[in-house]
Amino acid sequence: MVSMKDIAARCNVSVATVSKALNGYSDIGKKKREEIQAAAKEMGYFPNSSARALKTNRTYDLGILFADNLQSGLTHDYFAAILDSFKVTAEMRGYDITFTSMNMVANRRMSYYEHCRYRGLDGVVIANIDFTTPEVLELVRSNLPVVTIDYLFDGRIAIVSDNVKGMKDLVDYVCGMGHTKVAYIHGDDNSVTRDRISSFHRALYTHGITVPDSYILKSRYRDGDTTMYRMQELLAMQDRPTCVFTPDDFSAVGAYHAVQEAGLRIPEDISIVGYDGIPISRALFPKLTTLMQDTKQIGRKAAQELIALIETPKTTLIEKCLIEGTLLEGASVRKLG
Amino acid sequence: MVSMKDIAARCNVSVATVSKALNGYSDIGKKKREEIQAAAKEMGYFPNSSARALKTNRTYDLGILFADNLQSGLTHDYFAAILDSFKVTAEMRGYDITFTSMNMVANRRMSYYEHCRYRGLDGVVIANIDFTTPEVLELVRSNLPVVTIDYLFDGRIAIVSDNVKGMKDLVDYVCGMGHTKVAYIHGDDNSVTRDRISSFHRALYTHGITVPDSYILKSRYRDGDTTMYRMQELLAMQDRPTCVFTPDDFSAVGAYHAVQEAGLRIPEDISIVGYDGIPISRALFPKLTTLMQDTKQIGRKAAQELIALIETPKTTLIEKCLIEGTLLEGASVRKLG
DNA sequence: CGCTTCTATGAAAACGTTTTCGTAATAGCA
DNA sequence: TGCTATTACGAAAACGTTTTCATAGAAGCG
Repeated sequence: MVSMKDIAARCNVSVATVSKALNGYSDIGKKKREEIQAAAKEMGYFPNSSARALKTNRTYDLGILFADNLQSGLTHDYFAAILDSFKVTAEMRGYDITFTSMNMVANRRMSYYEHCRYRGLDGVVIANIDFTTPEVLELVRSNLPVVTIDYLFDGRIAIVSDNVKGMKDLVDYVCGMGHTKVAYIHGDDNSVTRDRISSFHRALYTHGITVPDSYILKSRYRDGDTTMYRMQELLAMQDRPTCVFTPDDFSAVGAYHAVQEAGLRIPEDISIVGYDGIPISRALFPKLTTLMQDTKQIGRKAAQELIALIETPKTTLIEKCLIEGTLLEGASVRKLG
Repeated sequence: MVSMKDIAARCNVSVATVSKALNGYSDIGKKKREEIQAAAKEMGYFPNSSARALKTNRTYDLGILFADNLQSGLTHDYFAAILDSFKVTAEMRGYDITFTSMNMVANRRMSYYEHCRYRGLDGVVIANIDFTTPEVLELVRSNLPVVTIDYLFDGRIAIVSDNVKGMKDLVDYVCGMGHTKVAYIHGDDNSVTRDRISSFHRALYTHGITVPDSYILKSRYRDGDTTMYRMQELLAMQDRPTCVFTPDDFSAVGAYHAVQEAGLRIPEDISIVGYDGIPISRALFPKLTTLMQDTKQIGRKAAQELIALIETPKTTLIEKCLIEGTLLEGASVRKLG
């Protein structure tokens, strides 16, 4: 590999001069600078990020911490879309992206934090993971620039999808269609779920509706089977709801199954809404009415904030950035009355 | 950050000794080695990958080259699943994963190859991209270890899903269900598509069936709308097929739409098969009969081969690794006769 | 005991940069 | 012309490792 030393030799200058010329310092004469740049291009020179990182303590490499168990991280439509957007933005700003894992190095398992230090990552974004594990806490409490997605830590920037507003929009829509008997099969207990549940209750309350406890059922995110069972329980009730909220679009498929297997129709016999607005919601029959989270914006904002934190820490506000979604109307909610 | 120098000072030894002790060299006394290791742990020492890479020319970092336009790479279920599996395997072997893009560095756009050199990547896997662009060719012709997925280059290891066998299995199944009038709406022209089309014809031929040209239509992968239009054309034919092959599971959704909007039923009025075996195929009503590609195996094999190429180049065969899929039976193909 | 052979350790160079500081040459100015 | 200020460049140290080679001392051996 051709290094600055080679260019220096070829141009009869010092490596220092080459470095400055290539990095556009002002104290190199125009003529010499251009000569050096031409030589660099001609010789196929390319900088070495390791050497540069060693000297500057900056890698221009960002870590992404996703659940690293199969079938959870990359194949999760919502987070995959966020990651995609994050990647696009980061790359435009000149940053690369490396997965942060708990790899082996030097014969022992690294923690996430150690891994970030090892690779000299400039910052890390955390998403879709159990935020309460010691390893995640270690990372969050470290002095590394961190941005979290859909989870709040004190003193850390968080990008969160506005679940309160989203759920309110969904409820408003459903109530607007005349529904008063509304059930919610919700996902695993976490802050996102809690936001959605409270917003669900509050929004219905403003429409003068109180939901009986029996209408609130627990399933799990992206778990079609469990959601199907919960749906079957709802269908079996003597006073069954006219509209059912599901944890997310993917598990809504389970609800669809339950309805169809019971010989009923959507939305004629029962209405269903989802959450996420991922492609599968457009593929279902009838199309699912759902709330589309703005994954593009979430990913972009996460990258922007993280880079701001790295490049201009003094002027970067530590705050929670709420990203609103939009209602995606399908044909899964019947107009009543 | 605590470095080897600090440990050396603390233990009254040289950095060389520390390095050897920590890397398990045999020429350091047991007592001293343990003392140094203990000190390292106590002081919170962690190696610096940049310094190590600078010295050894090895980064233990693998590049993945995916289509970097939004909505194509990470959000593509098939490739996301492969990537997920690749990542798991690579991490178990101690490698990290970095996206290879055409970032800006030193005020100019890097090619993929330059990017790999810049980061000192040990190898790179290429998938889901236009393999004919100059930038990809530059990378493939370089001396970097490369593994491609679903595409063949001379002198390079390729992991390819067995589309010939897969399509044959699908055809055999469909013929076994008594179908003789079979159409194929296929995807964009590339080697995968060509394999599938020839295998489609050949397999039908062995069942004594020749397919009229009018039954072969061109759509695009993951394009539900175009596939829907093609399906409508097929439905409008006076002598229409009894079974239709679609480009992939995702675009099959378009075919489902066309059928339903025509007031017809699947599979009673027309049968449909997909390709991929991604989650959406299980969500459709009726469940889609499709061929599930073994993404887990493809990703794992890609990582294994790439690492073998890096670590033991002499003994690694350059070959095409065919990975078979399995037929996933749904209820979208009607039993005839 | 004198010789060789290990064993355990360290000195130093090297990897490819960046950056500070010093200095020679030139320019500006009275 | 003599002075200072500016410009243009280079020497050298440093970043944190790895690795080669040298060497002091211990051990083996007759």
